[in-house]
Amino acid sequence: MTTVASKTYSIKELADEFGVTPRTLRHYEDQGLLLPERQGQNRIYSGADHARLAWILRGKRVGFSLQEVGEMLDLYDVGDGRETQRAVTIERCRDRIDALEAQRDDINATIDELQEFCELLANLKKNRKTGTWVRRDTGEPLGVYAPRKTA
Amino acid sequence: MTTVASKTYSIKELADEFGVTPRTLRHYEDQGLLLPERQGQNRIYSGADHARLAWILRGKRVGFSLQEVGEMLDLYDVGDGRETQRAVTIERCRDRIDALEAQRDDINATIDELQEFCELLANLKKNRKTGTWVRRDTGEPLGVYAPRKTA
DNA sequence: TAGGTAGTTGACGTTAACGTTAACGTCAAG
DNA sequence: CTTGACGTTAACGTTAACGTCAACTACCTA
Repeated sequence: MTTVASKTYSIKELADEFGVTPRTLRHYEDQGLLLPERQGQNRIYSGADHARLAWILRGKRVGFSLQEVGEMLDLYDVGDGRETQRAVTIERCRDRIDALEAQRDDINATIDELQEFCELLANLKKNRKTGTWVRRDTGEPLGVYAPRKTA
Repeated sequence: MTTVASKTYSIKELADEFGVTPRTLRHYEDQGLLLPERQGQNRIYSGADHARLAWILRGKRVGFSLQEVGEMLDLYDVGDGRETQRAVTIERCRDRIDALEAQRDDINATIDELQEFCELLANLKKNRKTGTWVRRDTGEPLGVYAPRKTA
């Protein structure tokens, strides 16, 4: 039986691959989100760390704080495996899913509104007489939100 | 022709309705996101302000900074209406949409993963012999990400 | 006339998520 | 043997998005 030396990374390798700085990885470690092994002083990241980092960054992209990401990662820690603990984990997991679905709805709504506005803009033309902008189809004037007085 | 006195709000009314503090609304004003009228010293928010605030808060929920929200709101300002300006606006609008769609993909991926894990958890049972947790269906042991050493 | 409630403008405090700088160790290349 | 790229820790700096005073005004109301 040979030991499979699975891929490992230096701090810069991992940072570069994900487009972040080493400082960021150390920060995530301070926050308890990563815990790479050490070779003397040096951090040495495993494939699991690689996966965790992907999770963390995606969590950030969808708007979670590092703390929240940590809590989500903790969900995967069923270490002790007590029944009650497992039930709680399941519940919190479902809560997270609900929150994410709500957020997705927000995103969809925003997309829709931007899209609508985008089409309206593309459809716009200038009225020869008044010099104002009107819709090419209906001739309606433009008016979505009150423009900000650019004081 | 009668003037339609459309609905207006005091700072506290508007804040309460959206579950934020008056301070927050003043802050948004400082950042140029809102510009309510005044009755003497007092701010008086219009229906348009109400709509803008809804936009702002949804933008925040989907992870935009106030500055980004401001830029998006600016898109609706086609005041001068120059052709080039309009084209730029359309393009930036589309960029935003693309970014939002990418974010939605992230969210979906996260939801899927959580859901899968949630089901796995619900499906889990303890192995009588080893005392460890295994899947009720396949008998596979649990192992998603390396658990964090709770130092 | 003294409260109480709502508003105002500063201005300083706080938290999160890093950036930045300092001061130092390590190892391979020229 | 020194330069350069990489690593380390420790600690202070920065930005965003408000929170939290303080000090003041205005208007009811008991």
